[in-house]
Amino acid sequence: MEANLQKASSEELILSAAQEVFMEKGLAGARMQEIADRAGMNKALLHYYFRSKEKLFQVVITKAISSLLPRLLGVIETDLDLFDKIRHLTSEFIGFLNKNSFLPVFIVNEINRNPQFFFKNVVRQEKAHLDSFQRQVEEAVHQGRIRPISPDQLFMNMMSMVVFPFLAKPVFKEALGIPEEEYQRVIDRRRIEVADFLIQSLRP
Amino acid sequence: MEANLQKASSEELILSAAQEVFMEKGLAGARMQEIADRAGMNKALLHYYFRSKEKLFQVVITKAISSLLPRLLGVIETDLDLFDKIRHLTSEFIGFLNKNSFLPVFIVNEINRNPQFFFKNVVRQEKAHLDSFQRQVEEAVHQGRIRPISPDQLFMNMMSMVVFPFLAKPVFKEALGIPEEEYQRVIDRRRIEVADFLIQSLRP
DNA sequence: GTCTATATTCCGATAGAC
DNA sequence: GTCTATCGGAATATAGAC
Repeated sequence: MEANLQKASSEELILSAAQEVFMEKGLAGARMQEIADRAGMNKALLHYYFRSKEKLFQVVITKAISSLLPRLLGVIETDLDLFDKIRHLTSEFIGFLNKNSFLPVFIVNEINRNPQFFFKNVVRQEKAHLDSFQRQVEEAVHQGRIRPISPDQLFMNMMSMVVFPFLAKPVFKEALGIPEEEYQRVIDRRRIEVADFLIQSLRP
Repeated sequence: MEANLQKASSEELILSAAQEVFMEKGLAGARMQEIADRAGMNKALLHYYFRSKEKLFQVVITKAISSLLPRLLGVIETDLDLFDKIRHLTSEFIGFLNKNSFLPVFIVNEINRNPQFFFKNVVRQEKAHLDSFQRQVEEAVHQGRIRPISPDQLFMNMMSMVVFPFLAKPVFKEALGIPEEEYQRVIDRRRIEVADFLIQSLRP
């Protein structure tokens, strides 16, 4: 309560500046000097708070991932009907990414550079939640409510349609020949359209 | 003919080593020393052939993109039926990426770091081909052969489902709890399943 | 905790012999 | 064309005053 009213501490300033720079430039491309500048303080302070660039990066990326994951799992573990769950998941997720549109590039990039890191710190215990989604799909198939489909493939399709437009934004914008604001609108329409597209495909 | 029998020239050795390293580490993360090592020669030679790291990178990325694009546009400009075109496109594309699975991460990454570069060198004149695909979709909607859908959204969905599983491979592997070879099989099944999924969704 | 100044490491690039 | 040796700059990291 009280803490929220204080202006941000140096540590917080560094972290948010670091997140910006790392997301734009990646680990190797980021400069401690630039982070310091954006945080409005001296380079040496970064080392005072976080020993090294590597350590700072680790903190930033861990925070980024844990801002993303719980949000999804929260929706997955509700006891909604399959179609409603799909609608909530896609809409929530796209809405969130729209406010953090650098996150996907950042995560994809670093996850591919250093795969083992993530699965030490994140994921792992979250797999159970995913399994429950898979079972829900299988059940719906069994009841004939949706056409036969592999839960894995459905999951991949859903995630792909949600995340990829953020990764490929510059390409799509150019390919479709539309400016920034228009692309924003196209993306925003996807909060509904992706779920529609999925559900249409699932008709028996 | 004859040239193919020669062993690779230094220039070719550098280029293929450079592609490897740039794809794994990105522009900023790559080291000229490592490229030289993998090419089995001295660092100074890289500068002899390609003045600078930047120049070398430019050659590599231009080659990479032009290995990808014509393949897609070739399929788009055939006069196949819409569904057949979708089947060909997805299958071709996934098959190609399966043999160049680092390419998507590389391109997404660098395209976001430096968007303007690409649209100077690539794309641009290719937009016409895409427009013809868009028109074909609109026509099919008009004829009632498929349900009403925005061509843009369909195009994004198709590309997303094709490319994203390569970008998110480490995550999907972990999330689905399957080993490398199994993931290969899942991807390979997608050469058919993605088209099926799309076409199912398009039913009127 | 925060700064200035400096040490240290790393890496792209060049010079010059062969 | 290819190598060894080295330069010069940039960036991370530390020392030490305040």
